[in-house]
Amino acid sequence: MASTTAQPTSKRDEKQSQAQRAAAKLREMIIFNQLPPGSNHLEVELGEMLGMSRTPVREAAVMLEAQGLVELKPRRGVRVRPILVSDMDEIYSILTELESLAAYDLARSHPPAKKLAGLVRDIEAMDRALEADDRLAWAKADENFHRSLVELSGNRRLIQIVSMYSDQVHRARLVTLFIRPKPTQSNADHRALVDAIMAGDGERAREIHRAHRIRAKNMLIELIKAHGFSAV
Amino acid sequence: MASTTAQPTSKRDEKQSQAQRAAAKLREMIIFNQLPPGSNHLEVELGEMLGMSRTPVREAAVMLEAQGLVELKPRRGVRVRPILVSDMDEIYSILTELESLAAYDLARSHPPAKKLAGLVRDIEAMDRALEADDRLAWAKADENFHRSLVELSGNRRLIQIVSMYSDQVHRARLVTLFIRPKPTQSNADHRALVDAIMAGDGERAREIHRAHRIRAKNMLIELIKAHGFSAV
DNA sequence: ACGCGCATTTGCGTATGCATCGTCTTATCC
DNA sequence: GGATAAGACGATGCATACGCAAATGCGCGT
Repeated sequence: MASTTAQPTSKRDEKQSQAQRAAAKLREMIIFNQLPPGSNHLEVELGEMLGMSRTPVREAAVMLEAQGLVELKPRRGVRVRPILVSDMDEIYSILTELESLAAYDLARSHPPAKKLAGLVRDIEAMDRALEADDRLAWAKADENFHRSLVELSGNRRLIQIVSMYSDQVHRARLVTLFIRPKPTQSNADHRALVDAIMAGDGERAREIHRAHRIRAKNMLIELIKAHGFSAV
Repeated sequence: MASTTAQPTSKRDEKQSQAQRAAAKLREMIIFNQLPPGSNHLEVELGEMLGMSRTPVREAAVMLEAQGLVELKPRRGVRVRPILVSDMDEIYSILTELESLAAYDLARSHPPAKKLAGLVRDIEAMDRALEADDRLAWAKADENFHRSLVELSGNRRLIQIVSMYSDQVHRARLVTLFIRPKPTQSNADHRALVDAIMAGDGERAREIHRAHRIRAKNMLIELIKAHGFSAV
């Protein structure tokens, strides 16, 4: 049998445990839709796929279950959790509040313009992407913007939960990206938000972002419903 | 050696896995301060204590790590995470927003008075506890009130995160319960909140609860600082 | 006496074996 | 023919085994 360390495991695996590598790989495959929602996977199969035994796979599965990406059904394998419309409702409600909190805190901290340079760059990237009608580029910049916003708040737990829930709805965003209307309003919102933050106006930043998120949420949910997706 | 099922494991263990039992037991010991913050515990020791092998203990540890109660330090055992003042700041900021969201959603759903009966009972219990100066009873009712509020929102994920963070600060509440001023303002807040919810006024409910939480947060943090606790 | 390096110890990460429990299939009975 | 029960198969949950790597302690050298 292949000993633990004998296998170069394809590429350089840095210095993390098998379990962490498994979790990272599985997460990636789930949020990029390579393990389809609703699918079941036996621990041994996943282990073979990842070139390891059941133990680290199982540990990874437990972690991903805590993050809400999968559920462990005894004797049915690891099931990739589908996201229902009701789930999106829950998640976006929460993300709305948490990101708005980040915006508020960030504004109240009166950050130097330098700290916000990344946000501004993301907005510019979105502008360019919109002009070129490059939705993938827009999505990437938008994702960056939202992530940076939360990271700039400095609240570690906020960063963690937001990224957890962002993962959960990632697939849904992939699906809607190309059927949604051109996100022009979005950019106006983003600029207004950065303005409010620069002005140190926490309340305004919060309200702008909340409105932004609520609009996006309603749009996405209507879109999903209209296209008859019940789960993604 | 004792076979897996031979031991009645002290009491009726219903029908859950060893790992779940371990997680539940460890969680309880942590939040009630029986495993002191900062303490390290080897997996084997915990296993012996719980009457099981390392495997389910480890699985439980992974779950509790995801919930932020412990951290797995290689070769140092499972470490119970202390809560610093900065952690309380983070957590209470998040709880404030999430509970306020719950209040908002609940109000907007125009619940029948019947659904709110539990909240009212909790308030009355707090009143009685205040009169009798029974802080433990007050804390219990207060905890109930806040939990019910979130549960009534119906947002599953909201319930989950809030309870996760409530666990993390549970120890701190135990510590401050007896050194804080008598929580008289609290009850006025609670009543005003229920009023707003009954009136279906989401915005008002949110703002009342937010203000309530922010006051409580500042009080607790000042208290902790004043008493020179740096961690609990 | 103090510091550095090596050897030993020890705890974890992973693999593997086993028994249990659930599921699916098949055969029998109504 | 359909439904139900019994049995076989199979995956999990857990215990145990093993090897590596970090931490500790001791000895030696200065």
